[in-house]
This record gives sequence, C-alpha cells and structure tokens, in this order.
Amino acid sequence: MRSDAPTAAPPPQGDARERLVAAATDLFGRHGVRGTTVKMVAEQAGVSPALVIHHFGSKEGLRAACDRRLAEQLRAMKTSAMADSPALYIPRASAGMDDSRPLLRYLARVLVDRSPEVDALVDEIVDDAVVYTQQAEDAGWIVPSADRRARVVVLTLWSLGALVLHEQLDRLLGVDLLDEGGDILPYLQTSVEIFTDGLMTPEAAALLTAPEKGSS
Amino acid sequence: MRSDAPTAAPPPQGDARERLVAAATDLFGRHGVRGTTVKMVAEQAGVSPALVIHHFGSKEGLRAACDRRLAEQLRAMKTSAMADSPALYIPRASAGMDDSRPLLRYLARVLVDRSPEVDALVDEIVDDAVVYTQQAEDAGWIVPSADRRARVVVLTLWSLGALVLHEQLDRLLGVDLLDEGGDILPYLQTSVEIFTDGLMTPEAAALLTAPEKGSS
DNA sequence: CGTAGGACTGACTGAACGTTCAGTCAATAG
DNA sequence: CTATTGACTGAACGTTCAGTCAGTCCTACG
Repeated sequence: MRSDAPTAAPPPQGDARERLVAAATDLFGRHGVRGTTVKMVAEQAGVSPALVIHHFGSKEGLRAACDRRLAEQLRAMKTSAMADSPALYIPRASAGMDDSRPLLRYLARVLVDRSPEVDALVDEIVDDAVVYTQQAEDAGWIVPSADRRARVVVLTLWSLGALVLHEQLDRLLGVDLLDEGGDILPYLQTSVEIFTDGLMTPEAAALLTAPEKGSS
Repeated sequence: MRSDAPTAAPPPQGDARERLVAAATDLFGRHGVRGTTVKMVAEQAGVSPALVIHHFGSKEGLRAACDRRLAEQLRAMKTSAMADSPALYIPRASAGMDDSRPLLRYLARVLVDRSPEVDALVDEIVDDAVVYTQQAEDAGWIVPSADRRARVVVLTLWSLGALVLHEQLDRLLGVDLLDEGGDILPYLQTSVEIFTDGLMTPEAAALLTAPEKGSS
C-alpha cells in the first residue's frame, strides 16, 4: 500500500482498538453520533466495519468506549486547570493538553445527546469546581455567594454552553475554543470584565429580583 | 390495542401544513432532526408520510419551514423581553408566550445543528441585544463595557448555552427552562447575583488578564 | 353536468445502515 | 505437528429510511 490518506485523518497509529476510539471521538464530535456511520469510523481507522462490532459489540458500545476515554482524559487534565473559575475552565483546561480538540468537540456534542457516563462526568466537574471555588474564595480571589453550589452550576453550564456553541462563538466573535493555537483573548477578557466589573447596577438588580406582581 | 395514542401529542388542529410544522418542531426538538423520521412527524400530525414530501419537497424542506416559523415566532415575542439583559433573554421571552416549549426546545437543538436561517436568527438576537443593552446603559441599569458588542455576544451565548444544556441545568439545579409553570428563580437569582456582585476580586482579575509570559 | 387541480394516500423503490456470518490469517501452546 | 484463540475481513442479510408514483377524493369553477 502506498500511504493512502482518504480523509484528513492523522496517520493511524496504536492498535486498532485505540485507533477506532480515536476516530469515533473525532467523527462523533464533528457530525454527531447519529450522523456518523460505523463505516466512516472504520475507514478513518483503516479497518473494516465488522471489526468495530467485533471489538465493541455495537455502535452504542463504541460510543460508551468513547465516553469512558473522555472521562479518563478529562480527569487527567482537570487538576492543572480550574483553579481560577469554572467559567474559564474549558479554555484553560484545553490549553494544558495536546490534541484535546477532538475530545472537547466530542464533549460538546455529547453534553446535549446525553449519556449516563457524561452526566456523571458533569457532576464530577461541578463537584471539583465547588472545591476549587471554595479555595479561591478563602484565598480572597472570589467573592462569596448566597448559594455556592448554585453559582458553580450556573458558571459551569455557561462555560460548557459556550463550548457547545463554539461554532456560534467563532462566527460572532472570531474566537474558536477548539483551535488550540487560536486567540481566545476576546472571550477571556470579556468574561473577566463581566466577572470583575459586574453587569448590572444595584437599581436594575432590584427591579429584576422583585419584579411587578401578577402578569402584565 | 384500541384508540392508540402513541405519543402525548395534542389533538391535531389547523390545516395539515401547520400541523406538520408543529409536529416537526416538537419532534425535531425532542430527538434531533436526524433522530426524527418523516413517518414520526406524519403520524403525530395525523397524515401520511407522503404528504410531508408533497408539501415540503423533502425532509430538509420541512426543517427549513420549521426554521422560518421559529424565526417568525421568536421575532414576535422578542420586543416584550430582552429589555433587561441578553443573559436573561430566553427565560423572560418564553414567559410571555404560550406553548413556547416546543419552539425553544427546537431552537436549543438547532443552535448546535446549525442552518443559515438559525445563524441569521442568532445574528438578529445579538443585534437587538446590542440596542437594548445600549439603552439600558444609557438609563443607568447596566455598567459600560470596553467592547459592547463582545460583551453582548458572550452574554447571549451564555444564555443560549444554558438553554441548549437545559437538561443538565434541570438535573443539577432543578430548574427547567422549558417548563413554563416551572420555578426558574434559582437560576435567575444566581445569574443576577453574579451580574451585580461580580465574581472575582480585582487581584484575581489582574492575574488572569496578565498571566505568566511564555508557556509552561 | 364535466373537468381541472390540489390535498392526500397506499404501495412501492433504491440506498444506506447496523449487524451477522463464515472463514482467513498469524501467533501461541501443547 | 495439531489445536486453539483472537484479530480481522468480504459478502451478505434484514431493516429502516427518504423519496416516488399512480391514482383517489374533494372542491371549485366553466
């Protein structure tokens, strides 16, 4: 064979099992699980579709394997990041890891098309963020909250939401959260500005939390 | 099985065309476009699959019709809401409209599986939010920003991101953005707290915007 | 009345999909 | 050597799906 590369896939390496999970993560992330066929995955991994079933039992089994690898790798990169704020978790976490693009793209997809593994992973992220936020609060970097966990949940989901909508963010702001070499400063600076200066004046906040009674 | 009501669909009303678009919006939002068959849509609308093609040419044509209706209805409900903050746009907008659940669920899905119509709709939302934010700033409700548009984009995407991840938000905080009678106060209060009190102390912000030079 | 046209359907088709299956090949063990 | 096992494949199978087609029903209009 003379080194055929039909897609823009990296040259296959590792054993077939690893290659399949990597290809599936990439393709699932790009086209969604339903939009990806086992044939596509097999081709990108350089094997036959039948081998996918041989190793993982079914397409769903392959997805489960991707979920496990996602959880594993995300756990590995988590400690280094997140120390600051859960809202900046993703851009900071990804910066610490090579080749995290397909992984994060897969995460973005699978956050919507949920699975038990991903739900558990989100729980973990929130739990960790609670701890780190507590520490940051003790250190005087973060202001206290009326409901610490609720705030972490909201911030985490805003951050993950921005990841899920990374295509829109790229379109509107020119910031690609999945482009490792890319410039995410506009997003970062804007986030930090909101988190330091705040957004609303006290009067406006009063209007919102105690709005007019009854409907319009 | 007698009197089969396979799904919890409302009794069909209106002409077939309207019923089809409504059914498609509902099912596309619930299972994604790819996870919905034209047969499912036809059944929920009480017609035959062939009629879907007759009216819309293709499944993609049906989706385009859903996009058009989404844009139309969202335009109708927009003026009443958003006056406060783009970050609270969705929960406030939906409050002003009956039966907005399927529509917003469809929006949440289609924000990820993009289409030209949806991209244009997002642009519109951002443009409108810029205007309203400007007014709120002039009125003294919102603090100024170094980059007004960038801030609006980030806030809008956080808000839409929370909508896209509404299942996770419901799971983690017990707040269902798509449940019209539901209690979204925990989400609202937390958001307002962040937007008024801020999140980070000035020292922490300084560390983030001017981080260590060079990579690790 | 007749006929033209749109709404609508049941039966069908070709393609694509996940999965099965029989079997090849290479490596390892006895 | 034979036996066994696991990775791996080509060819097929059964199913599902979007889309086609011929034709029926209903309504409007001459």
